[in-house]
Amino acid sequence: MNSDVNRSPPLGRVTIADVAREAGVSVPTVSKVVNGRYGVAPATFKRVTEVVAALGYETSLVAASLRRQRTNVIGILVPEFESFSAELLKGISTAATGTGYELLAYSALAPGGISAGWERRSLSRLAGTLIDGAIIVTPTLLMPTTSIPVVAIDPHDGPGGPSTIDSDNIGGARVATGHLIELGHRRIAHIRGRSDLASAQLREAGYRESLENAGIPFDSTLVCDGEYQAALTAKAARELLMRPDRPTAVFAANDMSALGVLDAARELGLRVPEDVSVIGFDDVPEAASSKPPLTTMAQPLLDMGAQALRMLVKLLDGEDIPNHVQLPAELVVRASTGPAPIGF
Amino acid sequence: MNSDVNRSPPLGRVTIADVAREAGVSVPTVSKVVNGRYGVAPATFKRVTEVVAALGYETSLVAASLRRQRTNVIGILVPEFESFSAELLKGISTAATGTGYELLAYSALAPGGISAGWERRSLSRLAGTLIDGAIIVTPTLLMPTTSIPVVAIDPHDGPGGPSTIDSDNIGGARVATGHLIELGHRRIAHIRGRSDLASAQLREAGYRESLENAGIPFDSTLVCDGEYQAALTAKAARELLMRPDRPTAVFAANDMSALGVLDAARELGLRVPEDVSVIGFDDVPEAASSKPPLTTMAQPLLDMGAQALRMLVKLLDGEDIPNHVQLPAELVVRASTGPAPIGF
DNA sequence: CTGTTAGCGCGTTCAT
DNA sequence: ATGAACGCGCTAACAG
Repeated sequence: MNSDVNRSPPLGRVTIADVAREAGVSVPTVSKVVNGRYGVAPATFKRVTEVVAALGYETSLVAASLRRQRTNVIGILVPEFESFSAELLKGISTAATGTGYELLAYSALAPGGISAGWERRSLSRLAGTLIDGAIIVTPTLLMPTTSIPVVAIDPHDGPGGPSTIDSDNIGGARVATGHLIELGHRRIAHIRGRSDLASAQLREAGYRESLENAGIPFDSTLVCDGEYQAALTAKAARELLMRPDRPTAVFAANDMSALGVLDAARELGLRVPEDVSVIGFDDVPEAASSKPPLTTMAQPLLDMGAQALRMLVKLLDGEDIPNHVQLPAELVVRASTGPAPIGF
Repeated sequence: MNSDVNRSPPLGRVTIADVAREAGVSVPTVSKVVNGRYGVAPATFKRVTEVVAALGYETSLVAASLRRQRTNVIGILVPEFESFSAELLKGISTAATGTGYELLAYSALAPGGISAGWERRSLSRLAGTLIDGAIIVTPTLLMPTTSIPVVAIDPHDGPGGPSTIDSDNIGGARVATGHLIELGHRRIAHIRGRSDLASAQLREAGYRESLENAGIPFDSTLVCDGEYQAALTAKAARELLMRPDRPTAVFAANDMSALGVLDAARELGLRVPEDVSVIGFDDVPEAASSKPPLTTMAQPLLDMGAQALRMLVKLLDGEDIPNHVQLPAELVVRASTGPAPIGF
């Protein structure tokens, strides 16, 4: 079935065949010109180049990647685009300019929330053909072997997987809790993060250690789950703050949950930090513009993204990279923490 | 899983052929099972499903998209991932959850900065096969016809193109300039944005109108180019602020350039807002955490992204959508603007 | 119900 | 220097 009838040029996408026909040469010749290969007469080269420009032709990533082994595209796999991954993306983008790699950020956005194994499915869908390597943000699965080079940011952890980047979660949590203790707080609650992430477990561990070091007995009723999300946290925090023996301070596992605590406090008419102190983790941009501005443990998110990209590029170049890179977390004191109220 | 005795996956990616071989069926049968089509015997279905799970197979987006007409993937084309596009991305992501569409954000990251026509090339690379529709951020080209549905955010403008979304740039600029005038400023400089974008031109127009309405003569020496970038702006602003007859206020075309002005002022030992007032545009997250926090015209970036996505989905469903949607820009007064210094 | 055939758009040997 | 033939992984149409 030769349905290759001449169609008017700009109806659909311009394919390599359109260029070939227009330039009066064969398809492979166009391919050679486009890919800068030798073996094309200067005159032909010029004519084809002109037609390419005139028609605005660009090789289809899909078709090319299917045939070729290398695409020069780096994939960034995220569960969704929110503040945390967006910051990483900025850092990645900055570090990627000039490397010759293109960036493809992908989110499968499962309807019923983030489903287990999303990273494996996403990787399978893109790897091998579309992307040369991937940066995976908050993977929850152990992926001992992957078909392409991978660097993970803030992963579930575990040995034998890809190289990982995170910040000093346990140390940061100690500092955060210590900050509250120094302010005189004794009843300090903790909103836990996503249980499938090492960062959440380490932050809880740091919280408990810090309590213990200060001789404050651990009270399990002061710990609840926020899953790193503002809405979920607000609900849990409301109950916590309505108790007669409510905590005077809350260490939220990340900024989004800290913002949730702020919401809950506002609803209940509690003043921050006069009635309750709140500290978060991440230093996402929103932390600076909340009311009051959030005291938090800053993770160098831009740096983490940039380093991840550099590591992945090295990996793609066949160089060795460290198995694990940890960046520091720093206390940023804003206005959501203050001295413990007297009488508590 | 039951049998973790995975026979080592064929080195690379697991393909449909691997599954077929392992399950003892033909490739199309696997395809049918994977895509949930009818016409497969229960026993076969079960066996294939098991092999798929054991091998961790997932259909390649690339191969499937090449053959299929619809991929259920929406592309978001950006020149680079920075604060502005990142905010839009968050809004898009939120609006996309539950729609059944996956998100693919793409940045070609041209080495020598953003090159003209990037959006056309990017679209050509992805459209037709990989993505069903696209949201293009700050396109500078007129694209009267595209092969797939497109919605543009903050475009170069021009009739006949795709549906566009922006905020009230000219009105916002009037308000911004008016804010400075009300504070008593008369020598007000303007840092222009990217000349290839309508938003930049409209903001300059609003600035000039506002000046004229207040009876302040336009002084072309008070206008310089910042290209929406902090570094470029800082350089230009330094010269501006070193002049003996320096302006007492600066309206920067966006927040990034406003931050550049802040940098320049700091370098020169000028206090903001005591010596110079600075106002930006966008209300990017960074604006709230600068020193001093930036007064700016807030664009509803999350909303703009969300609306763009909803419009694109309607377009993909064959519904009609407005040709142009404009959202309001609102003055957010922080700490970078104050009364004009006396004696100027 | 299952397997066979035929491409999708492109890049790559080989022949000319 | 150029073109014909083939294959990448997958799926739509049909044949069996």
